[in-house]
Amino acid sequence: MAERKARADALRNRETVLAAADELFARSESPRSVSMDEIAAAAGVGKGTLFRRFGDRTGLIRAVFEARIEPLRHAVEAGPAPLGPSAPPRERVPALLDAVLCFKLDNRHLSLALEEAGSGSPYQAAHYAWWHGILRDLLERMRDAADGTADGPADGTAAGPAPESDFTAHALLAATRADLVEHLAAQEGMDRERIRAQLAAFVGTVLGQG
Amino acid sequence: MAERKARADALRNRETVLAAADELFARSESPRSVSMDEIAAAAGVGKGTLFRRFGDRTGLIRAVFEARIEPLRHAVEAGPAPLGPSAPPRERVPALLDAVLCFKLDNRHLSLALEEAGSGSPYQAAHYAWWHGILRDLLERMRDAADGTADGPADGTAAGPAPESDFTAHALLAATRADLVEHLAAQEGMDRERIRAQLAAFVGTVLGQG
DNA sequence: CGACTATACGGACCGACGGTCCGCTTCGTA
DNA sequence: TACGAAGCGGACCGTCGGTCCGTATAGTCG
Repeated sequence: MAERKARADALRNRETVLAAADELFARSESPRSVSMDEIAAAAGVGKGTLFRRFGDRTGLIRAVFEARIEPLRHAVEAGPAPLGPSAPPRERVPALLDAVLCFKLDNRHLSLALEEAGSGSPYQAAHYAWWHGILRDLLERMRDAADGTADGPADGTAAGPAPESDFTAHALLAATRADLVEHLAAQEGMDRERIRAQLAAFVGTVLGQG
Repeated sequence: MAERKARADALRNRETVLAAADELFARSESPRSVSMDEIAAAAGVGKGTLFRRFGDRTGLIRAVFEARIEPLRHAVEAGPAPLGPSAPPRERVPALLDAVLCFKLDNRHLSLALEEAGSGSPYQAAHYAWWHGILRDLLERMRDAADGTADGPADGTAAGPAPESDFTAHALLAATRADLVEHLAAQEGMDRERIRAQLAAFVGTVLGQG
């Protein structure tokens, strides 16, 4: 089961490649314009090495992304309020969405690359399911808290996965999509704080009377 | 100025190609799997003809899309309520979003193809700006109506383009993105009416206390 | 310390795709 | 009927993601 310990040079190469790719995506106009050959050349390794370590282009992008988002992920899973699990939902949801937005603002091209990687849809990426799950649960808990025990269909305890929270979570995340963020920042020329304020206001409206 | 009249066979070919492309996109698993060669072959024309008529892949997809969406566009621009201009904003906004959603449900692969065409972002497509403009104006009118004349910054009449309505329009449209719709329908297995109901509820929440 | 093996490396190579080019055909007109 | 322009088709090209295999090296064992 335990993977045979990796060779030292392989590990070093892995890091080199991740750094080179990160750099290239950050510099590039569009993520599509960054080819695997370029990344290999920039990292000073052969193309075969890239595909051996990461499987395919999507795998490489995902790896770079994971490395970048790790701190945020940790803050959400085990950090303090308002991002961490200890925060009350009403306060945590806006904080999470703001964090997602800020991450995409700080890593525009990388986020763009990830969302258009794979078979075309960001909804297949594991990290999307993760965000969505957290958000959905929080919304669900808010809804439960809101209506004492009344309202819903006959079944008291949640047998179904509560369709409304599911969709709302998708819709809120859709408002932070990388290409939308890129459009607002680049085409409409909105600055960072303006975008954050707009998103916060929107989230407030949606949660207002959940 | 007037373009020299087009040749009859060229017109016929144009229609043949549009029909073939439409068909192929509808049948395909993913729009990426439909190549220009395939479309040319299916239409019984040479590849050169495709590029001559439509410029590039994006141009072709756009043309197919325009042909499909024309009726809806017309209904919005000159039709009766609730889609047409005569409908009051509070009623027209949900109707428009539902219409967009239904269109994407009925033309999933084509919509998908369009949104991932171009330089990667749907926000550069002309039709997006069109939808967004209509929506933003409606939201703006609702906001103006809501607060008598109070609230906002010093300037009475709208000098700036009202940032809040602009973002809200983007966010609402984001909830109808083709890949999200595809995900809900294909991965989560939601049926058409369920999706429509969810979107309607979400829109209701957002407009609820604009 | 030297030999041996699993692991990793690199870059030539491949098939597919979007897009171009140019000689040939066909339409529409005089 | 003859002629020029508009249109056509498919061979051709450059690029890209991905594969393959002969070579080099890290780590281990005697």
